[in-house]
Amino acid sequence: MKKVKEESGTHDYKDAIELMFFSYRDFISDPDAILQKHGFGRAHHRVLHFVGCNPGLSIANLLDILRVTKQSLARILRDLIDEGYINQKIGILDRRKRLLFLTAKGHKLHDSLIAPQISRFEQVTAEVDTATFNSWKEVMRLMINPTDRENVDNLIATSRNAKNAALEKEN
Amino acid sequence: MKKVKEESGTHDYKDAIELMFFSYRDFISDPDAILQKHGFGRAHHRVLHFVGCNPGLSIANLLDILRVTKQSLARILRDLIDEGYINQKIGILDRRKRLLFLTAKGHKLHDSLIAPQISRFEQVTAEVDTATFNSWKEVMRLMINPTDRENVDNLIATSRNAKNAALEKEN
DNA sequence: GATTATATGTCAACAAAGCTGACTTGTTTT
DNA sequence: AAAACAAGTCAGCTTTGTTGACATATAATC
Repeated sequence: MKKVKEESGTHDYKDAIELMFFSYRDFISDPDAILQKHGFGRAHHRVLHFVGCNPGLSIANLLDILRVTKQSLARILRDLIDEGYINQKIGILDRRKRLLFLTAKGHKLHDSLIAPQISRFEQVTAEVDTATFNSWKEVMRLMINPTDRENVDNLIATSRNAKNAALEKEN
Repeated sequence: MKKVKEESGTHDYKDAIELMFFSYRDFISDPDAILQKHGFGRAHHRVLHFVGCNPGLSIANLLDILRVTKQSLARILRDLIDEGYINQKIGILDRRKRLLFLTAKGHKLHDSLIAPQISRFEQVTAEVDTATFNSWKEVMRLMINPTDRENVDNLIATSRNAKNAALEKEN
């Protein structure tokens, strides 16, 4: 008979790897269904999300977050601007920059996209206590590349405070 | 002055949503770099992973896990079979089924792909205690669609026990 | 003030990986 | 014998990523 339980210390973490896959797969699946009705894809979702949570983001900011090429972003951004979901404003401190903002229409779509994700988290937090959920956040944060953690911390902090107060700081 | 801290109970979970994005982005980035050298992509990775951890998986099993179309899977599978990373065996209990196994070459590649992901988890668990990491797993599991949780539980259980003992159960 | 660097936009061509729809071949179930 | 099922395949299309080259406006620097 083989032992079913793993001897402590010898982890292969395959279960953790699979949890990453499945939870991400389902996490992304609800918004996908909504996007399809609008003729958009996941790439549009990501742009809507980060611009929505961080109004005034520049193109360079967005490229650093998404880790895609300028050309790839440009195509998606064109769709969103042409169809009136996103506005560009010329930077005040630096007129080369194009700061991105959601229009009212954009906010409406963004809200509908995050709704299922929020309710997924509500269902989770209904079943676990705050400490457990905070542990989850702590581990998720540690899974980000050390060099990027501070950036993400900052992004999350400003995104929390930003709300509608468009940040014109132009970092 | 605005309060920085959120009043308890009123979560918008935007931070959690962003943690999902960033941790997944980085989690997948190391294998991506390795795959590129072999001329493979993320889709090949997923197949290698699930066949590697669950030898004897049928095509239908894999389609249910990956949630892609048969035609999409077929292209990737063809690459992997043609280049000698995966073997197909005809089912014993049901000769219609094609059971999938990694070859030695396939195992070698799979090992190299999970290595950076395992070391990412090792770095995480070096910084948090076991309870915290278990909380993370608990939440990750709750983020999976309720209807799929049992399937995932089973998959993870068999994948843990499977190792090299190819499961010929053909569910 | 001229030069260099930066931020963005854009053209073209291509690749990966998803999709739909239609049809075939074995094999099992009824 | 007929129906259902597992898998394979052909053709064509879409989304979203890539490279490389080049243009324009603005800012920073010598």
